[in-house]
Amino acid sequence: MKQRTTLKDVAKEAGVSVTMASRVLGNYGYFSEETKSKVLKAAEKLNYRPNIIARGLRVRETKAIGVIISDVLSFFFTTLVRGIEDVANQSGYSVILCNSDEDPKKERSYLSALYERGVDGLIVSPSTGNYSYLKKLSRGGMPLVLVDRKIRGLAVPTVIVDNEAGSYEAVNYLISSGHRRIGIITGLKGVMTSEERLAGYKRALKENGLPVDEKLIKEGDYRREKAKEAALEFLRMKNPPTALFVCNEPMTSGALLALREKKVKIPEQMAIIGFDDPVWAPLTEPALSTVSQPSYAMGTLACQTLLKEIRQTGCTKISPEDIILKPKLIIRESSGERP
Amino acid sequence: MKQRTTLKDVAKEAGVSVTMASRVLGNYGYFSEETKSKVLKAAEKLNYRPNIIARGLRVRETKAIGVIISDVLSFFFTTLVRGIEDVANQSGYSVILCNSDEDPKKERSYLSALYERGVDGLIVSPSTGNYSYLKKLSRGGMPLVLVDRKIRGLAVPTVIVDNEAGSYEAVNYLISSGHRRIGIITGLKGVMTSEERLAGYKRALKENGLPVDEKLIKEGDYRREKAKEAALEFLRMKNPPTALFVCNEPMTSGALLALREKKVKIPEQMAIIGFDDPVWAPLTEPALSTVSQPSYAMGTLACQTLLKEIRQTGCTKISPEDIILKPKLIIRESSGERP
DNA sequence: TTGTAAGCGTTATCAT
DNA sequence: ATGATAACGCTTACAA
Repeated sequence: MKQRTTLKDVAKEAGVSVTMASRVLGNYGYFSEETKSKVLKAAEKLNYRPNIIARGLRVRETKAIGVIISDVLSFFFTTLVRGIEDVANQSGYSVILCNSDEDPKKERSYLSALYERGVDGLIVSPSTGNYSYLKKLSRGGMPLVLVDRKIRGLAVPTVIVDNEAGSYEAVNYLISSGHRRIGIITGLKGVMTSEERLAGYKRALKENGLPVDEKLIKEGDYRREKAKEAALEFLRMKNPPTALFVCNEPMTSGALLALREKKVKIPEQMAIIGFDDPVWAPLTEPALSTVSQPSYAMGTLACQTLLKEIRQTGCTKISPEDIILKPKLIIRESSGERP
Repeated sequence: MKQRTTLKDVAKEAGVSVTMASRVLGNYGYFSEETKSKVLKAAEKLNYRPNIIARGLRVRETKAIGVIISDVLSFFFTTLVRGIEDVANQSGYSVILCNSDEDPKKERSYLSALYERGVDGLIVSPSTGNYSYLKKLSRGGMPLVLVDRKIRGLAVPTVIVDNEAGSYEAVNYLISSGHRRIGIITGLKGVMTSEERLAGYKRALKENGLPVDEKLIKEGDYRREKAKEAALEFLRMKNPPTALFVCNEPMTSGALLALREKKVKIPEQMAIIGFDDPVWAPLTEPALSTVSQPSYAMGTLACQTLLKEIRQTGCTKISPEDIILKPKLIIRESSGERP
């Protein structure tokens, strides 16, 4: 790349020292009106743009934050990322985005890369497996905010949703609509949200005096394919469930695909509620009932929290509190009518 | 943030000079086996990680690329971005993502920010209005690849799809199914893809001897809301079209929402084909026919091309060729059956 | 008010 | 094979 204009060039053009040029452009310290105008004119003329990398080296900040999520392709994370970026960019921070695909190795390598890049902070939706490295980073002073998923024993601000409650509400709705055999396709094993959503399912059953039938619990991995398989398996059962609760959006699309393939009538033969409320939920036939997470708000909150953390580094930290948002059950048509 | 371990620390620990430590860790130049093992041991012990910002200052590269698109929230760009990131990260580059929202001011400010950040290259899906600045950047030596949208007079590699052909094929299909009045909701005015998709629509009409009726052309802005309005307007016409061609995914969801609200039977009362093939296309009722763009491949290609450009900087450049991919018409149910 | 010089963490040059 | 030393572009004591 062609030689950029540097402060030195500006200083020379203006006939002042590099220091003075820096002062004027950075607008700090003392300088005369005359110097100011000379420097500004020179900067303008040479089309000077500061090199924030060089500045960063000096002041030890990069004005960049790293974001690690499992996959931008899923609606929840896309929206979350958009929220993060909007806040970050408004405050002059750039966002470096990484997809871990739930792979701890990939996640680990991104964490290292972001650390080497000297990001000022990190927003992570942790997969399973790098807890100790995350702890090390955090203790080492790296501002860190977790989002969507909490890590026990890691005292950093965490923005989550009350998964258990969301799940409970959905399943409870199905039960109150008369369903007695409700299947669930769970998320990736070992991930907090999966466990919580499953827990809400179980609690709803129990509180309504229904048995927890292990055959009605199929393990998914938060991806579409496996969920489609799981749905097909449900359909092959001699005594299939009459309703399905699916724990995230990609899996819900998989389940819907399976039902459609098998020409299962929704909600008559199979009612369904999915976690996450993508734009397309009102467009399926029948329109999909969902548990909606405030994903954009989660992004903005996470980023605001991170920026606070970054400003606070060095200060004595108050022990961080989790920010827990409420998901919302949105009843459309796929869940069937209440009798 | 706590003091990071630097090369100096490693050198001291190993009892060698900083230079030697750098040589071993960077694996260049000469060093003895003994030095090597001492340095490696020290680095390991102190948990040394290079500071790529500092390195970047010295070698004038940041191993980061900037990506500016209009909005990650739309399926096409989400997938494109995923393609870019996969390639970039495999090659050790980080991706800085920015959403311009089709706003030239925002785009401009991101371009500046990325330049100041010293990114090694840029992948841009340009909105309208910063052509001259982009040209300046490119002429100034910034490796640049355009994606999805071409800029006339800017000779940089561009990865696009044959929009005109995709559009032509879709509209032609509708005509051959017996439709004579076909409405179109176009994209944002001034954007290349909008014009090309409209051109394909017009050509299909003309080649089939049908008139181009301006009342059947409604201007959208690539967003959902305005497209929904446009669809409603179509429905209010005394002589509404019998088929609709909608020029991107968010707008298609808007149109579908409108049709559903008004309980319009698809495809009987209104056939519809949308540009872009999101995951949810097979899930609507009836399943949505679409023009599918290879968005992931566009992302990987764009990034591969950019990396090539980056490696070539300085060399005499061969004049770049556009990479033009073919969109694919996917017929499902919403387009109606051929008679 | 202004300028000199040191330093941020690397790598490249040049002696040794 | 090794190590001073300078340089990358910027900020910031400190001195003038």
